[in-house]
Amino acid sequence: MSKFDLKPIQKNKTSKELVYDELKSAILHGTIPKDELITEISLSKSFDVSRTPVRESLAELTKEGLLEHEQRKGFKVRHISENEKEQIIYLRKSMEKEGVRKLAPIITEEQIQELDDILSEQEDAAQNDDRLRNIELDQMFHKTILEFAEQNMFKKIFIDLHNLTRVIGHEALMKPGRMEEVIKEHRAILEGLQEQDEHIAMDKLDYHLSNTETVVKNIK
Amino acid sequence: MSKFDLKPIQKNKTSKELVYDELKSAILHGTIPKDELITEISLSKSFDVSRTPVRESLAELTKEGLLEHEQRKGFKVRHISENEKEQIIYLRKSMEKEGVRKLAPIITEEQIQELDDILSEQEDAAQNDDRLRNIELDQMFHKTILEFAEQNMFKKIFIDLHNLTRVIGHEALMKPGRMEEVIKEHRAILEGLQEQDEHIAMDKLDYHLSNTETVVKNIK
DNA sequence: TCTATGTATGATGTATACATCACACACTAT
DNA sequence: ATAGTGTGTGATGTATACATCATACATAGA
Repeated sequence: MSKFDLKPIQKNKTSKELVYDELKSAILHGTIPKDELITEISLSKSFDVSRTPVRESLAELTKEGLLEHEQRKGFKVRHISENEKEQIIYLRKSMEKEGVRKLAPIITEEQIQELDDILSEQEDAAQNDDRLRNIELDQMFHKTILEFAEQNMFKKIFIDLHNLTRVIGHEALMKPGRMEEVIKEHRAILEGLQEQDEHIAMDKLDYHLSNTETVVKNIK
Repeated sequence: MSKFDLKPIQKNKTSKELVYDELKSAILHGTIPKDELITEISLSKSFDVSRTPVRESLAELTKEGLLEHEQRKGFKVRHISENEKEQIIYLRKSMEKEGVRKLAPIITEEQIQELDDILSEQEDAAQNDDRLRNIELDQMFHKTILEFAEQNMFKKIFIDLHNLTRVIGHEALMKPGRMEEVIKEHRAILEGLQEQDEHIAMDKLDYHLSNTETVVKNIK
């Protein structure tokens, strides 16, 4: 079992957590067909729970921007416009550059090691052509930087933004060859941090996210 | 009745909307004592509704960051740390500067007029020493710019961030004299927009938010 | 006295019944 | 045939009963 499990093993999940986790996972993995209508009742039947926990999960995912609701119709996976994609990348650049700027001068050996470990795992995933895992580890890498930089408000917003782009689907986000590029770009950022040079780190981050933007925007 | 009503008159509010609106308003107006414990049951008694709509309102406000929850204890108005205050202002600067940068070259006469109207109302409010209304109009001014700039994702995040700072209380945010300053600073931003000079608009915005930051951070 | 355990209490989690309401579809009167 | 009306259906809104679970406090045994 990997050191970096995104979902901590959670025994005795509540029904709501179960529905929330499964549904979110389905959305992020692109399992749910675009335009498919979801209702409280349909889900409560699928999961064999009452409407209450389903209702709460739907509300939460809607608030996160992963679902959209149409009165008396139901819920759908949210569509992300080009304009929104631009705003997402802009915000990520803004927050994450500030993150590395803060972190570079004070990063510890341990923290460098942990980031390095994530990249190693990412290489494993790339070897196995595991796009899904690669995206999860991509999120983990960026998230961890913000965590080390003690920018937890940024971190929270980042996760939501990253998830929003994931709606697009992992096949599209991690096309052949992109996985390896991402890892290289991550390594470059990490090197900047390791040398405690915030300018390099920020530049490399900017470059990485510009590439991400290109990928994201080339998906209709 | 003013042209700029933040809450559109909403007849036939659902119970949830009623609880949500009232509770949110109480939080933003600083009516709820710090450290006061709120529970589903206590609120459902206060509002004479069942726990269900109360529960949903609490969940939503927690997700927005206005409340925090302690297992088996209850909900409290969220405390905002210094670090978080910095992140809030940083993000606002980042988003709003990008907003005026986008808007300046394409702003219309009508839009300038609408922003001007907001500032007039703000002057009225200042005359009447109405701090509460002033803060609402402050939010309205910034929000409208992002709306005109068609940066709706920024707008959504901005509103949450602005609300977060409001938890601090309107007396503190709009100390004597600050209301007039805010209006002047807003006018300066508007002038930059009017001249379609994005650099001036961005500078004035930066200045305004730096002052805001000083105010916010001088509150313990 | 100290520790362990029982138990009451308060809080949240969940199921379920019923209310409401928008919409689609059928039917009727013109 | 068409406009207007009735009605079923599906979806959400709300109340409420019951389950679960953490905690504090009391109490009994060592």
